[in-house]
Amino acid sequence: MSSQIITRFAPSPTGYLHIGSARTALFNWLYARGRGGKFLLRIEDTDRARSTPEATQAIFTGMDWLGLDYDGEPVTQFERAVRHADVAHELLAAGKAYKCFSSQDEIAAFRDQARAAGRSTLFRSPWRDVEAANHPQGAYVVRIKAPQSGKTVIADQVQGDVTINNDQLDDMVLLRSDGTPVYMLAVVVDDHDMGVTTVIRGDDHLNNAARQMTIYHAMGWQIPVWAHIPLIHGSDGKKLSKRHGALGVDEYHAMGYSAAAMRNYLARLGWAHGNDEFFTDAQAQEWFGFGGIGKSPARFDFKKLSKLSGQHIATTDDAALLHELQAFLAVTGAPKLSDQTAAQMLSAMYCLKERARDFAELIDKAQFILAETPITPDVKAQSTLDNTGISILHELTPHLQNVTWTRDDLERVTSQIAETRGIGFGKIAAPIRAALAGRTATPSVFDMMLVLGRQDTIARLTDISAKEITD
RNA sequence: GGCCCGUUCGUCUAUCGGUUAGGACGCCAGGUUUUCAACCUGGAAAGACGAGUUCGAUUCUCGUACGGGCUGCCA
Repeated sequence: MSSQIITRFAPSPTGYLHIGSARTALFNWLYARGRGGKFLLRIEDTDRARSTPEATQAIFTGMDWLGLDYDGEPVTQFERAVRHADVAHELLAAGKAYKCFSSQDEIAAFRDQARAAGRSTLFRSPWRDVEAANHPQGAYVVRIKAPQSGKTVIADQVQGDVTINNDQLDDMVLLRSDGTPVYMLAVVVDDHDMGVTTVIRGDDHLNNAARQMTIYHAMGWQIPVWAHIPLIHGSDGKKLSKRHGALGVDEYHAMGYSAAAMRNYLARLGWAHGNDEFFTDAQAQEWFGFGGIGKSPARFDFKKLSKLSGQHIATTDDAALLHELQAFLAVTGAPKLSDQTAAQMLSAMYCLKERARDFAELIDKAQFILAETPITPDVKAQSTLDNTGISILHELTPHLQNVTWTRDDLERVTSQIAETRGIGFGKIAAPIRAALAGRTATPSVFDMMLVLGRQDTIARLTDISAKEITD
């Protein structure tokens, strides 16, 4: 028997990978990876009506983007339905579960009455202790016999010991009247069969844990370590929904955030390690533990995500950034970079990455590489190309023919013009910027010159100054 | 309705009975500057409320308020 930690992420395919689910996945991943354990993936698709191959694919795609790698092949819960049903039948045979012939209509009517009268809506099946000889023909569900007195204590790693009076527990359904297993049974069986030692999941399952314990006890299985983490809320403190912005992780990818930053931000949302804010995966894995998990729901803050994204982009190596940039372009449907453009992007990355918070911004700052020539200045850039601006370009161009193409020499040549004219360097840079990029917000003019090279730089300057003359 | 959980600056959080209640994002002011960004310095900004325990409560207990969850033949 090994003491290896085994965690799992068990999303249901609902169309996209929810950002809150992604954080749950991250926590499980961090916990397992930081302890040399295994991290498994299980698709909870027992609800056939809501499960589609596309939705399942969206989970894989999201996990892949976030870099949350899992061990082995993903388990599909639906494929294990026979095993789940076997367990239910085993409990039935052992007298720990029973056939309930109450119809859904009967139960619904009971609940309506109970609610109206202000009583508990907990349904007590009249069939719990009826002998088989007295069973009618017809459809039935299989219900577990839950304890009706005493207390159940959930030893939760985040919430502490949570005590539930057993009179709150219902005899939950294990098998539907068509014989298919329900989720509550499937999770328990799968977690047990997969050897899951530690379950980190949303605290919407906290109450369910008490009910699931009934199954564990009935089967004589060991209960996993549970950690129920608070949900993520929208900026108004309400449950995160569409009106708060993006729900699916694919949307965050399309917005251009760095995947490393997503991991960093999501980890920090509801978990803390002292005052550490910016950290690597290795650090997160080393530091992550139950002690640092908060008990209250956290609100999603795009501003902070942005900041972290910028920091991660600035500290990621250039080649990796080019890769991530190309993946970003692919999800947004933008055309692929040509080999030449990609090479220029790579050579410019050192200056692009320290001024971009996300890949959309990075592309924007790289406009001088991507724009078609001849450059067409926008309105603001055009305003720097007055007579003075044009004359600066005229004066500079010949110098660029002979100067060695290094930053020092380019700076020297350009500064000389500023000096002789007795104006600030900014006045010189503005028209150059306009000519090279056609806009006013760009990397340093010297960075652009170095990336573009002598030929292209001079061509752009002459394009502009020539055009102005003919106007 | 019943049961369960939560509540520190606007936001994410540190604190594990004794602190001028710390950090980060954002915001404001200043600096640097070649535009944008980045960066540097400074500033405003918090213990939901009410009791109790204690020499001493943000921290422990109870109540109230507010928020969230569960209460399905959904997951």
